[in-house]
Order: sequence, then C-alpha cells, then structure tokens
Amino acid sequence: MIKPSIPKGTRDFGPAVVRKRNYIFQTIRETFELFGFQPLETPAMENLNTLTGKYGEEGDKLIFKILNNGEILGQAQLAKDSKELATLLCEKALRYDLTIPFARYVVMKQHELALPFKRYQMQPVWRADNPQRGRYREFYQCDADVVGSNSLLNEVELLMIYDRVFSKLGLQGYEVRVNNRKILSGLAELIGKPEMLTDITISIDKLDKIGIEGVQQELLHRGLSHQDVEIVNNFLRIDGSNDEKLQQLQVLLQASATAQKGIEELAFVLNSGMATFNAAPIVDVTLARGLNYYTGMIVEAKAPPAVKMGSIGGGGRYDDLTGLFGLPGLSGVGISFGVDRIYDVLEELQLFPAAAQQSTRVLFLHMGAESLPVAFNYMMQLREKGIAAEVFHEAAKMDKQFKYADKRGIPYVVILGESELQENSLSIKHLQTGQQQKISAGELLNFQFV
RNA sequence: GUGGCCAUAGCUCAGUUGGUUAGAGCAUCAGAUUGUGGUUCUGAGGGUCGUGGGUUCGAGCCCCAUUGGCCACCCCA
Repeated sequence: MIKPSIPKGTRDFGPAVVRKRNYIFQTIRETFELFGFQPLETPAMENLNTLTGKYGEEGDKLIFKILNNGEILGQAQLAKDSKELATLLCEKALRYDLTIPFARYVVMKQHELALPFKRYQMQPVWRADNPQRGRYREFYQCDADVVGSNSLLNEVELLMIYDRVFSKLGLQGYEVRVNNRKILSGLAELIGKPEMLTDITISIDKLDKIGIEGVQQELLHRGLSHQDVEIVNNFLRIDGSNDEKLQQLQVLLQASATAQKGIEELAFVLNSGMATFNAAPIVDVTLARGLNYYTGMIVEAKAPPAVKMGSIGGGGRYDDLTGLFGLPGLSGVGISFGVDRIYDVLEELQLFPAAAQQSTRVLFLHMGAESLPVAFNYMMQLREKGIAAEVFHEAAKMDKQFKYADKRGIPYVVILGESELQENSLSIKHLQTGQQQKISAGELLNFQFV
C-alpha cells in the first residue's frame, strides 16, 4: 500500500477553504471587470524556450520542467551535445507567472487584438522554490495588465484597483508602495555605473532587513567605491511626505534626465487629481522588485505590518515586453495579487465574513418512509426559490440527523415528524440560537431563512 | 541551491540515563435517553513511533541516509 501524500509545497483545499478562496477571487474578479479588464486563460504548460531567460538566472532555476514522453534513454543517445540533449529530454515547462504567457499571447494574436488590450488572468503558477510561510510551489496569481498604451492613467487606475480590492476585503493597514525604475536607473547613472543597476537595486531593496550599514557593506562588496556609496546613502536618507520625497529626489538626481523623467511620472501618478484612495500610495525609493523587465513605475502591495507576510501583490510598467517575442514597441503595465498570501493574512486577522463560509441553508429532517417524500417536496420548493436545501437521505435517528446538520454548519433544520405530518405543519429550528417554531406548511415559502 | 529545528493514534502532544504490553486530551463509533444537535456519563475501535539501514542482549529514545514540515539565507506572491 502506498501512503497517500501530495508533492512538497502543494496543498489540498477543503470545502471551507475553497469557499473563502472564492470570496477573494470574486472580489478581485468583480473589480477587474468593473475597471474594464477582460478575462484570459492560457495553458498550464508553455514551451520551455518561451520561459527560459525571462526571469533572470535565479528564475530559470525555479522553472518546473516537464520530461518528454517516450523512449528517453534512446533519444538521449542521439544527442550531439548537452544543449541538444536538454531539448530531447524536455521541451515543455509549467508556467512560472502570468505575464510572460500574456506577452506570448499578445504577439500571437497581435492582428486580432484591439489595442490597448486590457486583460485579467487568475490561474495557478508553479515554482520549484523551497516552501515556507507564504511560499508555495503551486500558487495562484491574479493579474491585470494593459498592453499597447503609454498613458500614465493606466498606472493610476491599477493603483485604484489595489485600493478597491483591499478595502473591499476589509484589510485595514495595507500599504501600496510605489517607485519608478527610471529613478533607480538615474541613481546608477549618477554614480557612473549604469551596468550596476541590478546590483544596486538588489542591495538597497534590503534596507528594511539589514539596515543602512548592511546596504553599504553589500555595495562595497559588489564593487562600488566609498564615494559611490555616499551617493547611495544620500538617496536612502530621502524622507518625508510623498511631495517632499519627490522634491529631494529632484535635487539629488538633477544631473540625470532619466531620473527626472521618472520623478515626473511618479508625480503625475500620485497627483493626477483624478483618483481617490482610501489608503494613498506611498513613495518608497528603496522599492526595487526583482524582475528585470520593469522600466517605469513599480508597485508593491504589503500586508498590514502586524502580520509578517510582506508582499501580497506587485507590478509595474515594462516597455517593450513583447519585443522578446518579436513585436517591439508595445508598452505594458500591470499588477498582480497573491491570493494565497492574501488568504493567509485574512485568515490570521479573521476577516472572512460569515457569508463567505456557508453553503446549505436548510436541512430537512424526517422520520422515515412516510415523511421523506413530503420533506423532499418541500425541499424542492425551497430550491425553486434559490435557497440551498437538502433532505437527509437515510432513515436515521433524529439525533444523528441533527449532528450532521451541526457538523456541516447548516444554520436551519426543518423537522417533519409524525405530529407535523398529521397537522400539515413544520417545525423550523435555528441551530445556533436553539430557537424553534412551528409553522403551517403554507408558510414555508414566506419564512426568512436569514 | 545553502544552513538550523522538527517528525509518536484522524488532530494536538506526553513518553524517565536506551529496558517488559507506547499513553492522554480532542475527534470517531456504539450505548445511556421513546422525534431535538452543539452539555454530561459509560464503553469500544484505532499506532510496523515518517521511511530505509546501523549500533546494542534490547531502540520511540543513540548513529547514518532519505522523505516531508517549519524557520533563516537566496529569491519572491
């Protein structure tokens, strides 16, 4: 006998969990639709060469690869070199995110799509990462992206989506942090080492964790001079309100035209005057975000600090994403929600509403052969009205039927015993309060199963 | 990919310097109670102690390997 198990980093979702997850999905989907985004689904697997090289060196290692079918060993012997061997063994992989498959789709359908194309996508992705809290090997992303529009109003609206979804979910204390990649590029320019952009951003992204001295050491270690580090220091000391930060940036980075452009963009997104927010986005110059295809605004959504979860969403603008697939010049901007982490956060803060957790409202209890058909008929009438109802199928003791209702979390039972059958009446009991009342059969359809 | 901690009943965990038949609570099932659950009482079932080796007269306990979980790094949702 094989001991039943599932692969590391994957999970089963029981009925109660699926309901709560669906509540999150619904909230996000409804908002995406409200903002005019259209649904898209792509296959779980992509061609391996669609994915490799898009996520950086680290990312490539985390791609789940799919072994080719057929006579692997015989095939392998035909290979002339290791590169050929690799393709003989594996040419498909599980999708790593939703953005690259989207870019691939846009290029394939470029002649059919009405640009700008606004799509949303909510599907699982897979990463061969080491699991821990808030990190799984199979998890869902919910992305909304706009491709083929340079308007900064897209950025504004995407920030509004974050704001609306988190507000709807009752997630108080969430933070949406924004930065602009051009500002970071400007910093690297100012130092005179634009090729060090990635090293610099990775280091300053760690400010929260390792402190300003830690960042300094890491930068020196990565090959910056003391003078360079001093410039970064000034950059990291930028503080105050959003407007104050932007002003300080303007002064510090005035030598870089790129940076000025980024500051300008950020200023527009934050001060367009057209949007309203429950929790205004916060400028965070240390926000870097790993994916190296971002070129404009970058954004990260963070859980309330009380729950140590970190990022529950992220996104940004990437010029020329589709260029990788032979369609240059199309700009995209998008955001992503990490449903699995949002679930963990809502669960920890107990923010799931009761409505997201119940299924069947009414269970009919009966005494056996005589009352069962009558109960069944009442049940159908309730279903007609759109009330989720069930009847206990087996002839069992009342005791057992009650326990079943209780365990399932069904709020109401309707009892159809001998006396009710004779009187043509029904006893309705609300299990949580224990209140029970007898009504005539005709009143059933008017009863409020709240 | 690197390192640390952990793994005993369906769940949460006890288990003495290695010593006879591995325990508890909750959960499950049956009954006490003649149409009424979530409270009470009685009883029952359920474990090759994650897996595979080793040390020993003897291993849940010690050693090695392996798998999985948690955590930190890396990276990220």
